[in-house]
Amino acid sequence: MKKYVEAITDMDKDFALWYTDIVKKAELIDYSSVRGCMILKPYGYAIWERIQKILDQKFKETNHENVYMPIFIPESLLQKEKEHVEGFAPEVAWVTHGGNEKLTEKLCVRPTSETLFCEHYANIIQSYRDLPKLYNQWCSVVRWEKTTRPFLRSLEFLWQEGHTAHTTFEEAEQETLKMLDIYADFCEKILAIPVIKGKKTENEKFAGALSTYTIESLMHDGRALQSGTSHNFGDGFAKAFDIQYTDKQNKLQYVYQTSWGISTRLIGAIIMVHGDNNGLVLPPNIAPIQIAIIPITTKKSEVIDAAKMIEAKLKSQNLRTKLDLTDKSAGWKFSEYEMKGVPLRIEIGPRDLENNSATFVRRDTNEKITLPLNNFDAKEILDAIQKNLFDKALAHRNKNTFNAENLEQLEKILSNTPGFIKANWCGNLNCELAVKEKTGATARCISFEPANGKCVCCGKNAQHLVYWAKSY
RNA sequence: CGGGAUGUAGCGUAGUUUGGCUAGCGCGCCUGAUUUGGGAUCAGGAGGUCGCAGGUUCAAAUCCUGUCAUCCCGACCA
Repeated sequence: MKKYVEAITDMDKDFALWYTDIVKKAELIDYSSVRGCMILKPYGYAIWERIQKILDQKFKETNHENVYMPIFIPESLLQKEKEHVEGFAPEVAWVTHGGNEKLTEKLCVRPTSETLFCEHYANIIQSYRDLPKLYNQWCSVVRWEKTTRPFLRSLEFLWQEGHTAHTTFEEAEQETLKMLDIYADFCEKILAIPVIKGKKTENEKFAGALSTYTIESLMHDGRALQSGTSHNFGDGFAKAFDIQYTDKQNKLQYVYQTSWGISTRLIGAIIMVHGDNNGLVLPPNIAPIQIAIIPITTKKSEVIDAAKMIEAKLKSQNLRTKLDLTDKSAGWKFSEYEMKGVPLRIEIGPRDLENNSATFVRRDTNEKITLPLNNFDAKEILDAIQKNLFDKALAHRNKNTFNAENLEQLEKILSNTPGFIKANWCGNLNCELAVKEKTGATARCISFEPANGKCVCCGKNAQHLVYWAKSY
């Protein structure tokens, strides 16, 4: 087998370079002339559209409604909640001029829309009958990051942010955890990425939140990626923005709020969890093209006809199929669709036709099998690929999840075999910071499992079991 | 934001040290022919503000200053 003309970097030798190679060569993005802003190309955007479509349906099923808020936030509005503004101030972009005139109040380009939703909720919520409000928004946000990386951290990125208001703390907490479950389920079932569900430490939680829940996934190189978050705000924002309603007893009450979001960062996760040295590998459930049909020759009409018949059959089963009739050589097409991560390839040529069969090649295993034209089940193969990708990712995570009793162990494990480290923690900020200082790992999340020993740092009785890792 | 590297056609690059005639090459692209089971062959053709701005010079891709972007390391970080 010849090498791709511009071979991608070996992922085990230099994962960072492999990653930046692959996002360009699989035609997901281009760089724009603005630092840290990426151009999502059609193929990259198609993956985002799949994510949108599937999640949006989930949101609708759980009674959420889509809305759209302005892109600009007046400075005074952003500043209403103290912790929130302190958390975001270092990375907001400001609009200071409109046309040629200087604005009397500068406008922030939304880094997140809590403040806008709060202002709106204050206007539209009067009675307990108005609650709950279950809103979601698909949009882009801007964060002026110092270091950027495609999909993982860009100045502007596409995301989804849900914002809800409830009558009680319990109901808000329930919503927060429900959305976390929807995210976790989506990652595992659709993206084939196993996740750890947990709670952020006080130090790592969202600015202005009472508690932040997270799903964390492990990349091929052993670093963790925060893949989705869900926040319970309690009534903190309600008090800052004066969001009150009259309850059944005719008393004024503050609402309890949540917010939750996932972003195009998930595409980065897909690449870093499933990709290999031949390029991208997409789980069938998310792949814009699930099956590529490659006629070995485009000159023989019987081959084309057979390819078109296969295409018609697959399309009738609602499988996302692409028949490539361009006059590029067959070998070129093989590599092209491999680089783009298409899960299944069907080759059909004169030799197949003689046997009334076609050749099926799996992207995940590179396994080639020959099946009769009148009796094959592509759906079954796709399901097997989906399952295999999840199993592989889970096996990788399990293999790279370790326990540590003390700092020395933690440090040693991280330097030899980076991954998740399960270790107990006393709950003290100083211990959390000491671990970061000494090992470079941060507390990714507090596990829902109980603590069962001594703090990995100070040796006192532990309060929490924490997943630690170096992260993106 | 600090340290380092890079920027020449769609992609990858030579040339920069030591300034010199029309900026070379490979891939890709277009046309035609022959091809097609893992990146075809031959022939012809198109494509360049040398990242951008300013300076030095008879002359700048090359030297100087500034600036923008990308990559790596660090710091920072929903």
